[in-house]
Amino acid sequence: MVQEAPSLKKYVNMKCQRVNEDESFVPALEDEAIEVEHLLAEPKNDNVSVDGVLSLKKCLDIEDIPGRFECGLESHSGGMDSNTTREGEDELKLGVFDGMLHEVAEVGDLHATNSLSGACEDYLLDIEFAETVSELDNGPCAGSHLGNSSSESHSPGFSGSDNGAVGISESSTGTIPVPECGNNLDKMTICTLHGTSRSKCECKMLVEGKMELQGSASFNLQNPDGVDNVSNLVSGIPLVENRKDVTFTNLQYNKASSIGQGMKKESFAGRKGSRKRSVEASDVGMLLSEKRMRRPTRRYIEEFSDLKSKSNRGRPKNSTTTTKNKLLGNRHRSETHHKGFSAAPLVPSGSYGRSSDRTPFEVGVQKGCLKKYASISDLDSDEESSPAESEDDCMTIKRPETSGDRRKHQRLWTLSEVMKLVDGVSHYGVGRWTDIKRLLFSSSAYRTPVDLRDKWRNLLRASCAQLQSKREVEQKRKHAMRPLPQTLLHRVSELAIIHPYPKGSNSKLPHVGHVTSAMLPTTSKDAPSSLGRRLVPRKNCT
DNA sequence: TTTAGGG
DNA sequence: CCCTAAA
Repeated sequence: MVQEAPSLKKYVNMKCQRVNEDESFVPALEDEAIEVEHLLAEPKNDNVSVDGVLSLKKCLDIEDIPGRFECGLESHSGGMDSNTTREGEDELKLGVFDGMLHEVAEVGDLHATNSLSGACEDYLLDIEFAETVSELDNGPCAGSHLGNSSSESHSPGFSGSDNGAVGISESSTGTIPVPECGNNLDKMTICTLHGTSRSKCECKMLVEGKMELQGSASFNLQNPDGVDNVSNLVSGIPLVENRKDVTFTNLQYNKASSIGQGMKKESFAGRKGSRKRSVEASDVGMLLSEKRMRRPTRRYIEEFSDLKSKSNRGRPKNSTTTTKNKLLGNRHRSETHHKGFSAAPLVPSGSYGRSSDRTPFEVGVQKGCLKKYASISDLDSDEESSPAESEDDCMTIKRPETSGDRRKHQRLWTLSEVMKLVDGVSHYGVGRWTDIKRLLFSSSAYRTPVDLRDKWRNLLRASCAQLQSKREVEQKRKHAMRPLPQTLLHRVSELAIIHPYPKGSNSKLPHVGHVTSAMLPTTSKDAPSSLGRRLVPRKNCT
């Protein structure tokens, strides 16, 4: 494996390295190298650009898969049956690919048009992918069996693929990469290919690609064990566009209960019927955008996304988007939304538990459907992955229109967030919200400096209250309120003392005194380079 | 543009 | 959370 690396590196820098890390994949790369060579050595007319993209993709795919599947493994150490496995495989890949597709497709298009096939592209793609992957991880991973299956799938695919890959490469550029990596790649590649090709208006490519695909697919599939899948793949092949959608569907199904191929096929068929092939690029674009929303989203797009979602899947929603223009217009901090869920429902059930608490304010009222769902992920991922998690969106879904709530976008503060905030305050001092935001909350777009400040204010209040009437409040807190750990409150109080909140918050100092001294004796006001507590070392800057 | 304060 | 005013 290692030996392969250097050669690969010549052609593809970044990729190769990463790939190498995953040992299992390395062997497969050999093929890639060859392909790449081809590409580089003999640039083809239009194809060149496509090829480049594809090849890149290949690399990327490989990278992605491992990461993903790790995640999957974590979540599900448990076993899968052979059936599920196969399914999972597909799903997994599909899911991944889906995610990647949008990214890739877009990029691909660009590249294609530009007809660049240089290293630059690679890097770009890489980056994008990385992002994508990270996002994807949260989603699909949760779901599933996928993890295990993936591992299985890889080995077989690779072993067998060598010959095929090379041969194919010459015949049709687009398809080349497919065979090697296996099913996953297939799909990916295909989709990508189509995307690019479409954009370029190359009909030829499509056809060829499909052909190739089938071949490759069957090939790969054989290895693992599932002949069944082959049929699926093949059937699915013709309509790549639809595929993406289908994929999701399948995924969901799978998750719920590893429903077999039957479902898949059905879904395929259904989609097929409903959608026309002719739709082509535009259609794809739609799809892509739909999923793609995930990433760029964040705040400003909420409305758009909603609209889109509506149009795309006809999801009913009473919208009157116009109603609160003011509110909406002002600060949209929205994140992802329904889409995220639909696509890859992370935690379907109870995770919301925490959400109900706080600010009885408007919530209490039923007007409310007011859904502020707590971020699901925070429960589990909280402590550590907080940045990532938050970034990805712990989705806070709010029922839009529920008449007049003022706080349109309410996102519950997770414990980790609060802790981060506290840390931030301890490090940077109170009032430097932007800094804190930048450094600690860079990942979570929805928390603005103002939010941080507000939260801090609330924390201060909370701590204060707690101190004043400890036991009572404590109990109350336990039951009704969100479980704000005392330690945290204590910290807040310490900090409050250390750097009092601007205005007259001094009031609380007296009470807190003892606690503070115990907790945090030293640390000068502004300069506390390190409180030593758990600090979030992670990504400092965007 | 960021912070502070009030709603 | 939102909004506004001040720095």
